[in-house]
Amino acid sequence: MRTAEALCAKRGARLTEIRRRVLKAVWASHAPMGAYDILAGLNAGTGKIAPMAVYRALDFLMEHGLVHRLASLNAFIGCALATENHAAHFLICRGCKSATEMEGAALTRAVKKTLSAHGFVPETEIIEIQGLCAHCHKEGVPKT
Amino acid sequence: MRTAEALCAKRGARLTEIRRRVLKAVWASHAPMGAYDILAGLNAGTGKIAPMAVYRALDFLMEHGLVHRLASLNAFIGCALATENHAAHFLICRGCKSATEMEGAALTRAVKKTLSAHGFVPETEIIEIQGLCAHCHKEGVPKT
DNA sequence: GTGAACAATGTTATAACATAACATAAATAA
DNA sequence: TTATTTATGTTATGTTATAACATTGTTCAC
Repeated sequence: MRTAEALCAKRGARLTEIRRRVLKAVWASHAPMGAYDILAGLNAGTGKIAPMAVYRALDFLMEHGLVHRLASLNAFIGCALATENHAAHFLICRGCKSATEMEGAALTRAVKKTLSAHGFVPETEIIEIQGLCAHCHKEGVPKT
Repeated sequence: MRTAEALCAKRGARLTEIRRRVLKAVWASHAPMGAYDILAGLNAGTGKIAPMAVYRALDFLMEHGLVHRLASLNAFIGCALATENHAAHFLICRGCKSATEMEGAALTRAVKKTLSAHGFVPETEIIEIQGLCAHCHKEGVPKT
């Protein structure tokens, strides 16, 4: 959270109340959260925030690399490596619902190579592997 | 299309009228199509097909590797390499809306390596790179 | 062939995810 | 301080996807 504040301060970006609350909600969950889950959380007490507000906050947080969107789940997760903007690669476990952000140095390199072979200029890189994490696999989580 | 028929025959899967029509629609478009776009196409003449029917057909076609889903676009595209099941990696051009399926031998290897380093057992592999294809980049398609 | 079992489709309704458009308020800069 | 930009409020609607249950069609054993 300090990191987020520092990062926003450095960039002259405003980490407002609602953005802070959304970020907090996302960080607090180890599992990816849907936008409406986040909304429900914020509205749990004396609620009256609209979906738009959450989506706007998420847009802001994604712009600043504090949150990632998992396209395959329509869900959001706090960035584990909130430094400068980076490609995010995820391992998504069907068993425990966790999504682990992986450092993909080798992977990133392989992607770059493939892209340049095609002359393709990348802007957004989505890599999401779904399956079972080591733990759930060992536990014998069933096929479906 | 022959390929699709042959493949289904071989597996004892039924390539019914509606499935055939959906597959045809998807193949006919070089760009990814939304489910409701497909639906609109089918219903263009004397239409009365419901969304469910399209989604069910798409599920079938995906199961058999004839169609892929692009998670980042909520859209579907015909498989360019309709052989056995394979991981699909896409280059999605923002300029011409094309989605190119790439042979990712090297990439696949890199992914596998990373996964085994994590002890992660993969089931679905989503790799979608968005950006500009060589042609659109040369044309100078603007940033947004 | 007939009937049981399974596979596919029809139908209706609704859930889940996301944005458009315009009004208001708060912060910043000139 | 008033002009400008940035953020939020508000209402409505658009888009994508699935649940649940009824009906029809196909296959296979007998």
